[in-house]
Amino acid sequence: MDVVSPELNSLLPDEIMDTEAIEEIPQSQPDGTTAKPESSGDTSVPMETDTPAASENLSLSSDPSSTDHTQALTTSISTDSTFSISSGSQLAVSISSTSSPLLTLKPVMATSTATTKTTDSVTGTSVTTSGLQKLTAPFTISAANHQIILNKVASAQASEAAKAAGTQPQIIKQEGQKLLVTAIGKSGQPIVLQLPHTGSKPGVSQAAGDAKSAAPQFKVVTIGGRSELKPVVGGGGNQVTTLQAQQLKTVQIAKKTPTSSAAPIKFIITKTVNSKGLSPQTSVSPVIAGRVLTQTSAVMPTRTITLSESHNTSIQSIAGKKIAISPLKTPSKVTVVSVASPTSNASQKSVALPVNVALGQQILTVQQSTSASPVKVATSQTTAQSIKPVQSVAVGGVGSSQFKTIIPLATQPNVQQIQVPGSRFHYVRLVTATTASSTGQPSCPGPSTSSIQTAKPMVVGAGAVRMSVPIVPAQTIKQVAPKPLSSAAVVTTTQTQQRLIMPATPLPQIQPNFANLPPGTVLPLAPGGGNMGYAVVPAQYVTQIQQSPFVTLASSSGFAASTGVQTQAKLPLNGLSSAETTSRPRKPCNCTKSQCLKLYCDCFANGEFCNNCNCNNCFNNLEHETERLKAIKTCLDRNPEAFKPKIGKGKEGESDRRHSKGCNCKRSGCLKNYCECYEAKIMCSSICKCIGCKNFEESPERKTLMHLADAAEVRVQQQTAAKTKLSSQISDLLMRTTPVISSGGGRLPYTFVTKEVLEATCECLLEQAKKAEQTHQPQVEAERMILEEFGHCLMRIISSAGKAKADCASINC
DNA sequence: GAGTTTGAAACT
DNA sequence: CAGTTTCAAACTC
Repeated sequence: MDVVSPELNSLLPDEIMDTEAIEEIPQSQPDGTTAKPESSGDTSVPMETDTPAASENLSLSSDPSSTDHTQALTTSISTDSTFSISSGSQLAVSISSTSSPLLTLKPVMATSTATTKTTDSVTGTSVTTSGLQKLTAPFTISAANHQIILNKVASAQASEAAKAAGTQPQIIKQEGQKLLVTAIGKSGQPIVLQLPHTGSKPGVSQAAGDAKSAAPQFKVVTIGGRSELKPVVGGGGNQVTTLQAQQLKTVQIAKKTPTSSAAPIKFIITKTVNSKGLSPQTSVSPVIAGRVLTQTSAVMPTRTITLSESHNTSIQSIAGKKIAISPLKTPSKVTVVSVASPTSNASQKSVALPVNVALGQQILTVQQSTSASPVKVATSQTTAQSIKPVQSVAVGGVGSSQFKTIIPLATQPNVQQIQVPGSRFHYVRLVTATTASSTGQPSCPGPSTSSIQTAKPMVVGAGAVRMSVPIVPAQTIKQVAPKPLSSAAVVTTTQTQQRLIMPATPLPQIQPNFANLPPGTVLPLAPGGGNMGYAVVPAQYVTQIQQSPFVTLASSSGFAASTGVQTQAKLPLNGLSSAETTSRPRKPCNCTKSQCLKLYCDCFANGEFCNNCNCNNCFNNLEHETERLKAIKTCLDRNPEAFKPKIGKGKEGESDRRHSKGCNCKRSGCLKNYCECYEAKIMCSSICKCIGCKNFEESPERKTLMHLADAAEVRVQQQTAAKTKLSSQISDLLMRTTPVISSGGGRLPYTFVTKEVLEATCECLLEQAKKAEQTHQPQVEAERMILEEFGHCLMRIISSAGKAKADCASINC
């Protein structure tokens, strides 16, 4: 089944993949690991390859038949990843179609044997599919292991069959730094999310430049699966051991097989290179429809993924054809949005499996619902439901990169892949097929009904990063949803109640390469792809939209409603002003003549919609979507790299970041923010054409500036800390002194500091100052005298207060 | 806050 | 591709 049109498919992989780290992979690896692409004839869709030890993968896939197929096929290794997992604990989350939708936390100590089969010699933890399938709990989290396994169990038979077939765990964890989510869908393939060790630091979304940070980690989230998929990951076991290295470099190679009319198959081979000399690992993942997004990054700071249980339900409603996209510039944000297809079989029932992963500010939301699915899910709340689609999400990350989200707008295909490449945007691909019943129904956590209660977003909290995996039947959602939203896809973050509603309407015929697409771009439906369309959604957009609890975008008919995104984003939300609810990572633009549709505009250049900007005649919004798309196309025509990050990640890590084009400074010496290199805090390189450059390593001017900047920063921090401390002390003092008199406690009444007392104190201090002046004391001595006098005054006040208190107590006042 | 400087983007 | 113009941010006063 084709999820994406060949055209789109042909575009995606190359664009998305990080070409910097691409390298052809030998079929046999030094460590003995062999990665082979499936035969070209095989239409199986490899979701993601998961490889190396240090990497963290999350793959979700539903594969009806393939219990025996490894679904984590994509191998990407990045030292920096969106998901960071600290060390080796794993959470196993299993979703069982047969069981109730409720998520349960359950420690899982399964030992792995899967095809992907990695055994972590160090952690010794691995997940086996077969074992997971037997889990009755739909969602299992093993706190002890820090591993989450999402496993959908179709039936005991399936499990058995899979077992007999020698099915492997679809996820393999290594070193506990890996997050893997296997295909959700059919034959009970588990989703494994590996969580960071408890010892890890929470909330670690560190800047790209943080090479010193703890172990770099690689995380891949794969959602999707297909029965045809076959395991690509190289031979078992050896991968894990090598992954111990903290810094890994990922090399990915994508091969395009000739696209067949039906489903082009693409092979992506990723090779992991251990910067520390560890044995590289290679994996090959065939991808159907050639849609593979991979992100590779060099050294990446460790990030922690926290999973916590939340009762908030995140629901995605899909009704529209149009998706509004808005960007977020801040790195490390992942948004996965699945859009249900309006074309649903009425008789069929849908199941929504939203998965939210929040990393600090990053949120990954995956909702999966299907119209026709081979697997039936029996839940207490809902009738038999079938889960059809397999979605894979791969998330890899670069510290400074952004996430771009690609959202399939319609659902024909069962299998979808989502990957987050390491470049500036994170690409997330989701395809969800839902029945009509599930469309347009955002759910509010508040009005939860029994059905909603059944759907529990699972959030395992271990720090700043949170991952929630709510599982809700689509019908349930519908029942709960207070307001139906038509023609809109809603992305909801579980805990924050933030929602992203994306219209799913196909846009004007601009179909640029995905890689070059600026955020907020809605791609037209793929020819022959049914309703399938893609929206490239930069993570920031989610943030922007999430500012509003309910943002409704235009329906398929037009953009009229879409304007609400910006408008509502500025409106007070929940009684809070936009400023209060908005965390704005970037500066507002001040464009006056460009209509914010040229690269002069930072917002536009970053693929963001203008929001809370000071621009005039702004067209960089949904209201002018057509113009915006034209402008984007124009820019891309002029420069296909226009929307790519200018600062590429270095091949060896953050320290090697450099400007993609180099600067052309002539007068600033490259030591002012006019210089893009200096502004990005990187050195000028050989590709710069600057004149009189002083922005190089040994430049004394640069060092001086850096020192000054550091000193200023330290000063600011100190001042801030001092203010905070003082404020805290004052409030603490007030708290302690306030109630005393009436309560008869042991504290002194602040009421003794009356106006008169203050005046008298000031008089004393002034007198002391005069005295010092008259005696020609140096300033330091004068200050000392004044302070001493102040101390005396305080002592007298305290003494008087204490005395008064004693008197008061004696008379029972 | 107004005016100037600067360099990227856009244009020719 | 080079030169010029436009533009908005950075900077100065």
